[in-house]
Amino acid sequence: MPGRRRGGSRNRCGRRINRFLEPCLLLLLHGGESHGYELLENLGRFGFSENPADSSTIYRILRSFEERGFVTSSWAEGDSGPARRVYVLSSSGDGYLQMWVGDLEETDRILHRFFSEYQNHMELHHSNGKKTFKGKE
Amino acid sequence: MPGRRRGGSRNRCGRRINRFLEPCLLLLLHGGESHGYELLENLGRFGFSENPADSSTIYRILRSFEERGFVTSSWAEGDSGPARRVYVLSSSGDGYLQMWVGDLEETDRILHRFFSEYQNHMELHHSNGKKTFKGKE
DNA sequence: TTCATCTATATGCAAGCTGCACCTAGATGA
DNA sequence: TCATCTAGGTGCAGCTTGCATATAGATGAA
Repeated sequence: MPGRRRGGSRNRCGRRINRFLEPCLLLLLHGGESHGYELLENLGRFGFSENPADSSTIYRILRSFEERGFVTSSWAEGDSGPARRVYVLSSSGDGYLQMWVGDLEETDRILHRFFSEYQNHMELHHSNGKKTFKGKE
Repeated sequence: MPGRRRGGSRNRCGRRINRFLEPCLLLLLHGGESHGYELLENLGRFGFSENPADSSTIYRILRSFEERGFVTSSWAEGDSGPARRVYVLSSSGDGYLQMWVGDLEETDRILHRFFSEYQNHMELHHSNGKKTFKGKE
């Protein structure tokens, strides 16, 4: 299937949690100030090694963090290379991280509710002589 | 915050797994033929009671399932009310459900990898005399 | 010096998902 | 007759995301 067009969630059949990069970046920033390019590299910790994150998404999220008051930024010269925009998490951003953690825990509950329904269903399905289970009638 | 505009993921700070309704509908259909309106009601099992699913999304997904060969449909008269479009899962659709299950398991791993990073970080953070942990330097 | 490459940040665009508003229409009962 | 319920559907717009591309300083090799 060539010509994958553009945009969308072309990868796999649709995994991924909405805006999952946000909590990952917040957690990295909770560990200390950093800039976009460095954050991009450190995302590997969260399993973004295979299927890495797109840099444009990261830079956009960081700017939106700043607009919403979750971080402050300033330009800084590094030991080498071009100047970097360095981000520092604010206490408001810390609160936003806490919110995200609670949110992901809820996502986890939803996920496990699905697994539980799935396993429960499959057990009934198999103990009913295959393919005939309807759950009604 | 009034004037919530339209569209988007206005609820909470962004929970939700992309296209999560798909595996839920597939699992329900694996339990036997059904129609949109009935599926909508049965989604409560997956935690869609509070924050219920939108019917338009469901009908659209069902049509897309048919386009992709995961279900077949036919009109049927019920005991009461208007005619219904009844969907039956195909073996291809069953395979798609299996794919989704594997995919959600991967999502679960990613999620727990985050929780693990979070807890690990917070332990270090607290044992380092608060606010000074940088994870580097 | 020139040029490729790396580091670093950023914008434009289009595809895809989703919820809200709205529409159609048969069935049902007051 | 008319409101309401059941059932299915469309249009639209907001939002997220990945790809392509642009910019520009730093670095090192030819």
